[in-house]
Amino acid sequence: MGPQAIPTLQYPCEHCPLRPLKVFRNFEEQELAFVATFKKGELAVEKGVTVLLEGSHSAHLYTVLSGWGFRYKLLSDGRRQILNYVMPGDLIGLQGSLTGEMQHSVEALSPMLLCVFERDRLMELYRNHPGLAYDITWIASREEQMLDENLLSVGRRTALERAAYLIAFLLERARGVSLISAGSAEIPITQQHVADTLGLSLVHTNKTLRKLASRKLIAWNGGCTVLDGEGLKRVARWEGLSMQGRPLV
Amino acid sequence: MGPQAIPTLQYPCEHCPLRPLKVFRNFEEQELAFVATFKKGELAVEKGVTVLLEGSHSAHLYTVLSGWGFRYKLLSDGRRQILNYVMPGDLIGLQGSLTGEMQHSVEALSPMLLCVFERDRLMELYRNHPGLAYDITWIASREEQMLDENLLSVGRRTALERAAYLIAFLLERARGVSLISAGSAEIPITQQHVADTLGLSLVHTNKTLRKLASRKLIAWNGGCTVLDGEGLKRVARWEGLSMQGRPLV
DNA sequence: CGACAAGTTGACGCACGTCAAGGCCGGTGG
DNA sequence: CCACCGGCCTTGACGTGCGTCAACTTGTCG
Repeated sequence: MGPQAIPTLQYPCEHCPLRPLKVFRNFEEQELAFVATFKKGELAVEKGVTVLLEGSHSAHLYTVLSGWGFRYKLLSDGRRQILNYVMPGDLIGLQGSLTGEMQHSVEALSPMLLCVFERDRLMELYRNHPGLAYDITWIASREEQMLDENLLSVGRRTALERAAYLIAFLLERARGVSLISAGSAEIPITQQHVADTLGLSLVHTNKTLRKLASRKLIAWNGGCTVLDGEGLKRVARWEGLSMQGRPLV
Repeated sequence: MGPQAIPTLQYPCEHCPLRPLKVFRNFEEQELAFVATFKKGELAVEKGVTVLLEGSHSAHLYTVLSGWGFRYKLLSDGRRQILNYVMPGDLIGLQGSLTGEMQHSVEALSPMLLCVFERDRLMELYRNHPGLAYDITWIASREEQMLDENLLSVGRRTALERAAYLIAFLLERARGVSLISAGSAEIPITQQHVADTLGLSLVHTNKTLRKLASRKLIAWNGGCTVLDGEGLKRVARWEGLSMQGRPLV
């Protein structure tokens, strides 16, 4: 706690709060050791902060340690599309790994804590730790699967199905990483976020969410509270989401 | 050409027809040698054939050598969403590399020639050829970028913008891999494909495409002929697509 | 010749967008 | 203390983009 040049990490990899979670696979000793050296620091951001900006160059990669965020793109006239949400264990900034130029932005939905890695050393990781390299590919293709599913939703589901699907999806993911306890099931988003995720207008989103609320599936009180996750899945024509044994970098 | 048990490959990696194209990066000798052993065979399929089926398990990975195809998902009631198109140089079947269970289907739009790889040996590639491993990750994140862009389109662009964007996008990609010569610019899709890509009905898609045709941007004659690529980009509010120096596996 | 796949067009209806107004709440400053 | 404000949610009225239904065309393959 002295006036050191190098700040101490609050969460060294050896005591990573995420790793014990059972959704993540076990690490080998030496992999853990390498990741510890790969980690450059921690970044804490407030709700509303833009972590990555479309069009900018980022020298870093991040792993989410805690909190919620979302990835999005903008059209020049301001229309916004939210692409996906980021939660603990997710890797951000991987895209454009060659050019380093971001094709999307990332914003914090709640206070977030991020592990910071140097993009330059990624090749070193690939050279010396094929297991970790494989994990990174795995994480990227998991992200792709989620995008596929979102695209199916936005393209082919009705407004009610889409909304139910989104909320059930966020609940499922959040449960896996203990962002949500069994008791309370609060998702920290506004209706504007839902609208921009589903490709709907704000007004219509509101009316759709009220329908879900009137069926006692959710409640809205500055954020979304899930009352009946199974009911949501039924409305959404949920067809399963198989993702156990994720790796964590 | 005798009655051998092992069929000769028509396109051994050493004489890969794709590699000379300038969109692909150069290969090291030993990388090429490994890929040659990694390649298990070639698969030729006719137009309309389902190469991969959602829900099935596939022991193979494929690289497209020639032809067009598309990836899609279905809802239980038959609604279809096309996720993306596959062209020469694209890797298919990467998703679900752990479970091997496909989350989407792939169908040929034209006769296709595919390189077949064994999924089981993927770890070997990661262990011995970090450069190739890095390439695979790069390919996966490029796919993700395309999906982001498609999601933006379907969620936030109007029908006319979406259609123009899609066609300009396919043209751009096809040009890069010489699927389309400078002279003719024919894309082998039906209006049903366009509809299922854009999340529109067939009828409305038809009316939208006729608008593009009446502006002399495209012509439709059993497949789409692009007349004015720049005009399409203007209508689509095209914002660039930066993808040079792709790797090829 | 019929059968079928793909494209075209018009009539009509609904899901969703847009506009507009107002309510609730916490924060800030007089 | 109240006044004011901005973020967020809510609701109604109205318009439109897109879906649905249905009929017809054209080309291709037997």
